[in-house]
Amino acid sequence: VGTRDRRQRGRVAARVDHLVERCRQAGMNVTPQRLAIYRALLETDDHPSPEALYERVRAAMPSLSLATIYKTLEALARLGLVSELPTTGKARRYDGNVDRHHHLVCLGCNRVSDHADPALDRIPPPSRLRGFTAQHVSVHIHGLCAACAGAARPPSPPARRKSTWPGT
Amino acid sequence: VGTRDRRQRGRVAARVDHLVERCRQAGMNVTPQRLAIYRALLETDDHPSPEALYERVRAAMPSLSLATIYKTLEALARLGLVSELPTTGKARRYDGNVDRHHHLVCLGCNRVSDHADPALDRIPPPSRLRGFTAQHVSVHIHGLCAACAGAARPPSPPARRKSTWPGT
DNA sequence: GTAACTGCAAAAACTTTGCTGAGTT
DNA sequence: AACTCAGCAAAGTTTTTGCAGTTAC
Repeated sequence: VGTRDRRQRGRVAARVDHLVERCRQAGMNVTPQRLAIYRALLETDDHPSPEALYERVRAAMPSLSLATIYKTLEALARLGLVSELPTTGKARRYDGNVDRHHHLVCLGCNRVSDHADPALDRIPPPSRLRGFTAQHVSVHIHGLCAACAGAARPPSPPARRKSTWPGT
Repeated sequence: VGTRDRRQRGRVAARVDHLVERCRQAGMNVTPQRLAIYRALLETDDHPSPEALYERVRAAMPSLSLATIYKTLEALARLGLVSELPTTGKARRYDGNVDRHHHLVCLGCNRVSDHADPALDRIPPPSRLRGFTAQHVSVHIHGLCAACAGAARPPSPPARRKSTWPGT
């Protein structure tokens, strides 16, 4: 077991503890479903759709229902533990990481991946926003991922996919 | 009629001419529906969902069908004349303005408005993106719009609205 | 014990598709 | 005249809702 895994495990555990605490504060029950769903979201780097998350968590908890995924994600988002990504296309995508917040958006396949970048973190929220109160800034970088850039141009068919997504 | 309106009309006309040209190039027919839908999108500042656009255009063209809206928006997007905004929530939102590309995202009501900001335009696309080819950068500023900031905290009910949106 | 929650099934909301008659070039 | 397209209706996908039994506290 490497150092990195150990660190990852600690991070997940800490966040799960935090979830427990926030649930208690909010008068919400701590259920196995909530723990499993949150943990699954923390353990992955991609940004699963509700459907994709359902498939994953269901592997370990076969009785889980899709409706619970929806309800849970909404609850977690309300607690501020999870964020719903702005996406193009029809399915929602969730991110368990509330800190890092820049994204690489591939125009070829529509996938979104996280991008940590201290330089971008330093962009100051603009003032003079006509009444809008800025809280936090996130940068979207649009372009082509390695796979799509490699593929032929005209840019590979804009990925009108069905159902579950392969990756991020 | 003010100077500003005159300018606006000129801009719309120029873009509509451009649409005609691009349609011809692409072997696509120039239909009244396409003109009306594109014009409606250019004439508004909000980012209408297909449904909202349908309501608006239908006022002048009652025979219009919602399926045509979907097909037309997809066609316009393919021509690069219109862009689909990354949104949170379930309905798509379109923007007839392909240039300006920063957004104010209200965490209270989920509305997204355009934000022109030369300072943000100057942010250089980062290099070192592990194979990702950056084409263009857009900044999302998350916070509270004037209405939601005014309303009580805990931040006004996360706006799980039905159907058509009032504004941007 | 009580309040909150899950799973289910049905419904609602949103989007796509195939077809036919009509419009554009 | 050939080709493309709009409108329609039906189907497909994603999300929400109501409820009955179960679980967390």
